[in-house]
Amino acid sequence: MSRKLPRSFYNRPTLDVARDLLGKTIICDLPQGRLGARIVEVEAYIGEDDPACHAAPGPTARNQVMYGRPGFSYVYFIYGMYHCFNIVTERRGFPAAVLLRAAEPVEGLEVMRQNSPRSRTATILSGPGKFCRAFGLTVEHSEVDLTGDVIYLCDAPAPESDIVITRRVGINKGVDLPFRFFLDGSSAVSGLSHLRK
DNA sequence: TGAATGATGCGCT
DNA sequence: GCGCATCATTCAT
Repeated sequence: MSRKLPRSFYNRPTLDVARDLLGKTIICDLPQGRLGARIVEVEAYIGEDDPACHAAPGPTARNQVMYGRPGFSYVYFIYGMYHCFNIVTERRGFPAAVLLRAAEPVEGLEVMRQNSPRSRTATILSGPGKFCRAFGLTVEHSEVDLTGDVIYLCDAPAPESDIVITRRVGINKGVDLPFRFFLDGSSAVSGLSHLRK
């Protein structure tokens, strides 16, 4: 097994963390089973000055995790039926996080299929809501220490030449910021076709 | 291949 | 009450 990412990995500028998360493996040891996936698409949300960031209104009950220590999960409920999984970055007191948007199944595909019976394998993790659904992640998995043993990330290489940067998907504010990163060539990448490359 | 739409609950003004 | 870091389905080209 490769090395678990330490706190110092997350305690860096969010754009650096986002880019470096590509190719890494996320592992969830849940009651349902052990699930693993290779991250292929992420988005950065950085500070109160980023209009699309949940911290834009300042500290609230909902976004307080983002103000906490780096290397913790931030999971929220959206559109009445989906969840989104984020990784908190940067020093305590500065609210920022990276949204996991898409991944490729590595381990526990049977469980993922049970959770997402209508999805095809190639695209079962291709979207932030689909990733959480297939992994069974909910707000109960928010504020989990990602340097622990339940949800954590492992080091893995990603070809630098495959990294593509675009605008973020599915937002109406801060649309011009180039804060989305994905691995070219992965069929799991989500998003509209004109932002695929 | 792409645009439009409904589902559905919660946080915040 | 409005809008939302979504997705699957429907309908049009």
